[in-house]
Amino acid sequence: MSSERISDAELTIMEILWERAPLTATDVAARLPDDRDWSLPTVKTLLSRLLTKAAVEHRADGRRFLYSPLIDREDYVSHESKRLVDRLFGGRFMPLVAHLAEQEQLSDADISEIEKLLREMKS
Amino acid sequence: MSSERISDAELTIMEILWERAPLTATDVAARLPDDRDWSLPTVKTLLSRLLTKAAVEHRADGRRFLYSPLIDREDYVSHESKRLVDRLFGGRFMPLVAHLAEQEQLSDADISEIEKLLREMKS
DNA sequence: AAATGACGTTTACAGATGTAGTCGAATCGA
DNA sequence: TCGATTCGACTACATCTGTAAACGTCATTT
Repeated sequence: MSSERISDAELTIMEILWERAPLTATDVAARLPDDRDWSLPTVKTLLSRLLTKAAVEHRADGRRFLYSPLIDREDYVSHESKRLVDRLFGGRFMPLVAHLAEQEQLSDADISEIEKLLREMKS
Repeated sequence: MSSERISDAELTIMEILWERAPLTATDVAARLPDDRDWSLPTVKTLLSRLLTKAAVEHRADGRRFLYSPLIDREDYVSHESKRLVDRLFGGRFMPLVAHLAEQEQLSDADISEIEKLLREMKS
């Protein structure tokens, strides 16, 4: 569940925790991508917002906290993908594929892979 | 271009203008979907924000303004799709398609349709 | 001509977001 | 043991977003 939206900045934090958890706030800050050079207070603010959104949990480890994701990356990705498809493609999967196809953003290899996937699904 | 993000509420307005333009603010308000029952002032605020974002333009028609989209729906959809793909799938489209295919309960007919589309593309 | 109504513009305001400073408590190093 | 460091919590503040009221100006109706 947890219908609270996760913002862009918060997602940066989630990605770090999805890759490795539990981590302290300082650890998270140390693992920020290069283009996200935030101060430690900023990271802490984001972590506490994620806490109130029930997207992460923390466990006391002596004086500091160890943070872990509470929501699954797969679930989040599904949710956001569905949101895009709902918003822009009337909730239908086909138009998205058609759109990508028209934009030629799918290589021949991609197409073959999708075909394989579909064949497997049909069984 | 126009790198300004269009918000959810603004997108509702854009969809109306993409379907039919030019329209007056009152016309736009009259065409709001049922789940978006906004007051006329709200619609006007959104329109003026879209103006400053250069997402729509207006042309004087005597007393009032006629609004038209300045950005293409196709471009917007591409941009947003790419944004999602960058954020969640490392910039690769295939994983998104694969993910959606897995989630979606595609009927055999759907699958056949997609397969046909893909076959056409591969040429 | 006065009242009424239709419009666009300006202002409002709460909540979310990006980004960070400050503060008090706990702890570690000397 | 005392100062320096480290934490989390609280506070800050500008911008964006959702939603709308207030205001001033034409225009239309009476």
